[in-house]
Amino acid sequence: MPKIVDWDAKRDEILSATWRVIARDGLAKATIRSIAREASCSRGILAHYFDDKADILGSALLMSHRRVIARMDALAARRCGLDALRVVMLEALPLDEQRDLEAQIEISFWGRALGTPGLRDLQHSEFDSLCRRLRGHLDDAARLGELADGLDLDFATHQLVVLIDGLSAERVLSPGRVAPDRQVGMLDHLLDSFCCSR
Amino acid sequence: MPKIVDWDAKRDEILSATWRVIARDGLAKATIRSIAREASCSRGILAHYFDDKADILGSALLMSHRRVIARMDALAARRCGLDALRVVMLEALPLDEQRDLEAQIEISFWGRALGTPGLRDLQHSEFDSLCRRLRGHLDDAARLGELADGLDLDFATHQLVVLIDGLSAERVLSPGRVAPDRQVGMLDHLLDSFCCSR
Amino acid sequence: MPKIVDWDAKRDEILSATWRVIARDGLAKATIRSIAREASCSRGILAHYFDDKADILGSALLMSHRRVIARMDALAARRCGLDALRVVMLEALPLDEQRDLEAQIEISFWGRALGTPGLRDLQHSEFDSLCRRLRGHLDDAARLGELADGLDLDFATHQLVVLIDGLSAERVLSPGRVAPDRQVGMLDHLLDSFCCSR
Amino acid sequence: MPKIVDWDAKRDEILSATWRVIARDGLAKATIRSIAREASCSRGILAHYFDDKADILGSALLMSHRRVIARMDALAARRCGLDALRVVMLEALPLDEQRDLEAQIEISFWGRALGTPGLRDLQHSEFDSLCRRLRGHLDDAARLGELADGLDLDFATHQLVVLIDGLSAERVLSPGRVAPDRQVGMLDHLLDSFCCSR
DNA sequence: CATGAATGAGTGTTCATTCAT
DNA sequence: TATGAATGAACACTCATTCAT
Repeated sequence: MPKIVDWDAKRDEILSATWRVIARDGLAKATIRSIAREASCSRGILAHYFDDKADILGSALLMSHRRVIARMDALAARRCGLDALRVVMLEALPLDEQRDLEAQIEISFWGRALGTPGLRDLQHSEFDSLCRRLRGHLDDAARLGELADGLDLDFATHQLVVLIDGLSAERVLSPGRVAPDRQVGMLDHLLDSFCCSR
Repeated sequence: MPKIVDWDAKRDEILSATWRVIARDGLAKATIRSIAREASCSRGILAHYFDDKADILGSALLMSHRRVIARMDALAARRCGLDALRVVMLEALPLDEQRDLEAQIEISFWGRALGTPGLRDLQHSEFDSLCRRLRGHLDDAARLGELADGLDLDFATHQLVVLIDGLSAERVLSPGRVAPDRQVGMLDHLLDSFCCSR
Repeated sequence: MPKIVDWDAKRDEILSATWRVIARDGLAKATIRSIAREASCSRGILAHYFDDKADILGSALLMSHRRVIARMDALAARRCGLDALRVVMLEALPLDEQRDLEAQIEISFWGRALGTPGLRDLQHSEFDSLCRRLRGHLDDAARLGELADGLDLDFATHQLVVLIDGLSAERVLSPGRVAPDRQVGMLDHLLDSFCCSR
Repeated sequence: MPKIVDWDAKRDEILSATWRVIARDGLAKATIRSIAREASCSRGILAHYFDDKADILGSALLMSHRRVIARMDALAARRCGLDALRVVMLEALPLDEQRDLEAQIEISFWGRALGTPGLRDLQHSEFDSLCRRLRGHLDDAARLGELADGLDLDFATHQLVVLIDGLSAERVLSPGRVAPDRQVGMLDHLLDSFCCSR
């Protein structure tokens, strides 16, 4: 048991090093060597904790997602309806350094996924999971009567997802152009358009 | 007299081959070798027409942009205001196979740009250029009185860009989820929100 | 425990292989591949022990110098004055197969150094070191009263160096023309000219 | 006939460009491309005037030698004995920029010759020719009674050659250390040692 | 005569992976 | 469990050469 803890801790340590390398040098420079150097361990040790390089990179992406999801769960726990949806969306947007980093990693993997079936599948299922969560909150809001009559929930979910991806991409590629309050402004603008009063 | 070769045609041929490789296998697999194989020429010939690999990839990206811009110019020539804006936006969205390909290439380069300053600069300037074009059409529409009073044109421009990037990303990563009419629906929804009546 | 390897021994082994290639085929043919083949190891292993090719070649040159210097130190230890100078000079001349090899390597690097600043600096410092050593022995001889009054020690040092370089070059380029006893004859002729009686 | 003149002129022009490249960047960087660029002509043209790269480099070396020999012939024409020998030797030493350049080229080829039999043979014959010339002047001087009785002419010739090679090497590798008057001083010191009075 | 397109071998280097210790 | 030596393939790039025009 204690062994397991150490094992997971070591894995997380390696994956964090992987993050730092990707964010600093790009995914193309994230080699086994550079990751081992960043994690201050030998190259061989990586083979103990991971099957191969694809496993490391995929696990790094999953770890990033799990962290986001954990934060979403924590924040949405005591909220419901649009309120919950809003905090979840705020957690999905690159509003601080930590989430900038996550967005960088995410977008780095987008291009890689195009030529890597395994990675592509992984991204699909992760993406579905996010969509279902957002849709769930929208359903909840509809039940609470917070949404305008006749609002197309599929369409609205799609709008949320497109907002996340679009803002993440722009924030990563042109950080200066997408200040946090602009992101929040866009989110609130969209959420307002969902509400009854409009 | 030396053999006369249509330099630009040969360059375009190689760049098209580069596109096909990127779209099929991903940017990471777009090596000099695979590009030469796809273009059915020797590896050395690529050095005749391009400085190095970065030149090939950067030129491929620029060629993609130039084609999009040319189509936009042709379509917007006889239109003005929101009408022009709409056809330009339609040209920027991945609505058919050709534009799916362009979106794939674009997004493949996003991740690469993070670790490649030269590519990043190139993308910045291209991105600025698109923003200015969209803003120009919005200004035009405002002059024509097509827009709602008090509409924040900066914000609106930003919404358009985020829509393009978000839809492109989602289309590339999950083609089945983003049918063309859904894209057009989102675009028109946004353009409607710009208009006076709303 | 990892496989324990005598790092220095392996390096020396590779450098010796480098020597053999340079002496047999010339510096231009001393490629990573030919060196690896001569050392009976893979190309990749060279990257373990050396930074790059320049590091290999530079280290090979330094190793050659260090061996000569070690022999000089050993021989000059119990001698002084002209006696020490003579054994040191004899060690610097290509009088046997081993020193022929050293001279070949040295002269191969001369041409290369002209277009390689790093190599040039290395040669300069090595050259200075030899000059200082020769001058030190001359000073010693002067203190012992072995030298002619009014002998210009700078000039004499220079004569010694020119003799070494000239004989080395000729020996390498036309081995048959410069038999060992001819070299010793020239050295003794020069040393005689330093002595009081003349 | 006039064609021939142009042909030789073009060859000389290319060879001069070759010199400049070797002197500036080193023999290793003297590629067909860089030579063509320096001579401001296409790469193909080099194949018209020369068989291949080895022919260009070999011809460049020969041209250098021919120029030196032409100068020696001109200067020695009206002189004899030690006087002629001295001007010939002065022409062989790197006493000005032009001859520095010649020495650089010469020494660049030394290393290359070790692994290139054809070049080696060429250097041998050129070297023999220089030795015979020097020996001829010594014979002449002996006939004139300018030399010390019992002077070993073989040995003396050798001393002259070693002086040229040693000074050339040192001048090229450490230009600052070998000022022209030091070279002349060494030459005169050696010639003095040949004379009767000593 | 001269051009430059085209080729393919060869370069140094980086990399993921395997394996004996 | 952990190390790092070792491998060989793949990489971008340079080069000398050939040949049709």
